[in-house]
Amino acid sequence: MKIARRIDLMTHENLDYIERLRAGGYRVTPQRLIVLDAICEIPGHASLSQIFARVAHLDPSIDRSTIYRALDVLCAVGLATETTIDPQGKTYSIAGARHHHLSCGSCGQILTIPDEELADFQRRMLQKHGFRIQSEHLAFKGLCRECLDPTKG
Amino acid sequence: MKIARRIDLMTHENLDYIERLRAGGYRVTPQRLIVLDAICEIPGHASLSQIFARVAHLDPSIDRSTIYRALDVLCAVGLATETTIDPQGKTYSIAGARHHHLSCGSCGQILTIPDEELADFQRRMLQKHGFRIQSEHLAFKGLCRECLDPTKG
DNA sequence: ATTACTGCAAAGGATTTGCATGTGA
DNA sequence: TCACATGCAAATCCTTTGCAGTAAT
Repeated sequence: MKIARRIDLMTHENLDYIERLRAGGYRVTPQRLIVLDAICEIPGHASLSQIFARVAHLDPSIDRSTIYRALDVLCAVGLATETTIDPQGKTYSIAGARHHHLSCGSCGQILTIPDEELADFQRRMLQKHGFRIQSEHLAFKGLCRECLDPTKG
Repeated sequence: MKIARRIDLMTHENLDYIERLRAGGYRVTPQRLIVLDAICEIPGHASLSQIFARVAHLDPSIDRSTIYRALDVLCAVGLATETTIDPQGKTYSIAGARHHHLSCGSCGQILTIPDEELADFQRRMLQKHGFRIQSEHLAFKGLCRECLDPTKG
């Protein structure tokens, strides 16, 4: 591994990503680091197209299939999270920033709520069903304040 | 419409499905009723493959594209619900039976919980954010009791 | 009689896979 | 070295679309 790309400037909060990969029995390759870098820099949930675009910026020779495989590996070692909420395809994001979304079906607005607001519910599921919720990003659909209020558009 | 298929024996709880379709400006076709019948009989969330199999049982000439279009119409008039939680594709179910799932990422077991268990959370979101959650079927991923317990496989 | 709906076939987009080559450990 | 990872191309799977014939109203 002898690249001198922008990857060298990366400053991830989780600096143990190399150890994580090795611990999982995976090799540390520039492609995997570049993909990790990409989802770090894309705010929120990243589609494959977005990731591909950003990856291509650093190294245009990286293939889509490599990105898919890299994402599988990153998810396997817990560095990334895969989400299936968008009908257009899977989305990916950095693990660790647990948060959730309230998505308005009328105006499309998306509110972000911290994981703490789900804490009571998660505690209850653990007590009542012995189930530990691990979802990193949940999306709740519904109507926002403005769309619920009949006095507004 | 002159079929004498099993559709005639249908006993949906929502007997107003014909009115619903007409009210939406849609025509009442045997294909649409057969698709509605199919998702009524499939417990939980139905994949297109499942729906297709059941529909073919009643009328093998119905095309997949017709099923997709019928599902769009049924969702549009509020008789069915589309869900995007399965990476394999969209799933569909009869509207009205609000419930949610706890899906174990280790053993694959799926627990079903009634909507009431989310009531507190939904109430809080309404109070705090003015947001009314309408999701019909939520899926929470995590670990079930057996997989959390180290004394078992 | 209109006009929407269906079946068929083909296209489109996302994701996966086989394989020869390249490379991290 | 040598097993694992990559790039390329082709294949798969899910879903959508165009169109001419068919059926609901």
